[in-house]
Amino acid sequence: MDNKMTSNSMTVVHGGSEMDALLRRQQELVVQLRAIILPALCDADSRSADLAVDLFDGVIGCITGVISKLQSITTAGCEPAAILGDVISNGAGEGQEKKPVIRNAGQKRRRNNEKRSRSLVTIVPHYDGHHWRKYGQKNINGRQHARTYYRCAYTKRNCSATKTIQRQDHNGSLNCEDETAKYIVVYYGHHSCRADITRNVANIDPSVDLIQSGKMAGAVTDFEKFDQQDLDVSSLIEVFDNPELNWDIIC
DNA sequence: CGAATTTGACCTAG
DNA sequence: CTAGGTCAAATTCG
Repeated sequence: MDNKMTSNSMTVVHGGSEMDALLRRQQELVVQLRAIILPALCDADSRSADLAVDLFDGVIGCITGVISKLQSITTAGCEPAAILGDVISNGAGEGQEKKPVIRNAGQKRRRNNEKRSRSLVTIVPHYDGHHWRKYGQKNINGRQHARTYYRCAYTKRNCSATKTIQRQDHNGSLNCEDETAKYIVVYYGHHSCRADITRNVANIDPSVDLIQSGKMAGAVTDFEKFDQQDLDVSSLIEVFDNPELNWDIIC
């Protein structure tokens, strides 16, 4: 009886981690597909670009949700989910049933996790269809790389979306990390600016609004300085086509 | 010269 | 008290 239970949970765990790997691969591919498509769309039709951002966000959100569910299943069975803990999560996931946070409006405070929308791992952390402005950088305990804090550049439009980018630590002493560096991007809040952008985009230089120039990459700090040329499709395809390059599972 | 980034100080949750 | 998130003055960039 116990054996049956054990083998069942093992099946769940193993299947779960495989599925998780596939889902994350899928998520990463979608992210990168977005990075390819959005710049092109911005040139051609910014309304479509805006819609595409929505759609991509939706797809990524769905994948994240599934990963999260999967994670909770595997957590029940074994530990591996803990490995994912700080990598992939969403607002409902992560088992963060902490006490409700009492807040004083308008004051600086630690971010409320309930605001977290989703996180993902990508090698193109800046190309997500939004214009971000860096507002801080912090060395995080036990991390090899500083975490950088961005908020939507359209704060004047009451957009409160923020994100953090943390370059993933490199365990061990492998080199060649620069080309395959991954970043953990965590998004908080929602873009309330998008409607405005859509409405006004015809009057605004698209290079200001969406991905378009190196500037869109916004605050590029210790990350590679992405230029438009750097995001050239062929090089991204190279990345896709190289199975050994970067698609190893985080855990 | 205006916009964006850097960076140290400040604030708060735990 | 510590760690993480934000502010804001100073600096850099286009």
